[in-house]
Amino acid sequence: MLVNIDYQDKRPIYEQITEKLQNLIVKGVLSENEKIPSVRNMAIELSINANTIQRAYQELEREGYIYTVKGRGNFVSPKDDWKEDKLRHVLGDFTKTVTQLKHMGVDADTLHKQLDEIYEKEGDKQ
Amino acid sequence: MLVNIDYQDKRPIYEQITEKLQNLIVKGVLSENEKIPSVRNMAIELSINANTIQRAYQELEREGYIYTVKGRGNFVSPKDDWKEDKLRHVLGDFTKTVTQLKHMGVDADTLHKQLDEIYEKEGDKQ
DNA sequence: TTAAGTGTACTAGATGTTCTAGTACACTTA
DNA sequence: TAAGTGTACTAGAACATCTAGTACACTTAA
Repeated sequence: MLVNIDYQDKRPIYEQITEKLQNLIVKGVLSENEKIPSVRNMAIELSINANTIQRAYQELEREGYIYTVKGRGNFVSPKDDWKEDKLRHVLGDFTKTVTQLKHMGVDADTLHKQLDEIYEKEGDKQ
Repeated sequence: MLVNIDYQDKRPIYEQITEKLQNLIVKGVLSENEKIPSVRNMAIELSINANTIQRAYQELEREGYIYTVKGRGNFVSPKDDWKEDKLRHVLGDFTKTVTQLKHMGVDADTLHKQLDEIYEKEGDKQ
């Protein structure tokens, strides 16, 4: 099972699928030009409607994470197509979060240490 | 105007109001035990329905940011009531973001520098 | 006591989003 | 040609959001 749906999650299903596939692509679990399941197969696998899968795939294509070939299927885009955008986005999140922590009176050293702790954990790198 | 609504924003209005008031409280713009506008006044000020304001205030009370006195109004809670929860939440965001950046191959030094840059900016501290 | 201002709790309805269900068509591959 | 694929529709159910209006209990000040 490539992805799974959390029905406790209040977000729409297509959004969950989009996010989870995006993560798999960013982390390299899905390789460049690798074929992802067809809308029909994925729909059967997750026991949901094919239109919902299609919407998730449309979103992923719009964001540049996959490309579509009519009659053949959907494939993971080369990194160059999405890496820059994604990086800018996540770095924006980083700045926003750190700023908020600063406003709450958290010391810079505390965050430096926390940051190092995360990077020292080898194993889930890349 | 204490808060303003962005109709381009796809999130619900009550959620925008909740978030903006939360920020004002966390940053100390609104002091402990300070009275915030009544549901009716805020509704008139923003030209929206009073029920929508009420929902935002209910959410803020549930999260501990304000407390309600029937017949008198809504007031900002003492810091102790929400600070710990908020801190844990934002630190969780920090960890999640840094982990994602690590997965994308961003160097730890890059983030250390970025972090220092944010903290070096004096002016919007506390 | 009264009036104004306050939070709260309803009902009803409009609107938009999400999701399902079903159908149809064009394309690619074996 | 047949199977598998993406794509584009329509229709409707279910739900969340927001508005509109009403009503009631409470607090405060005149």
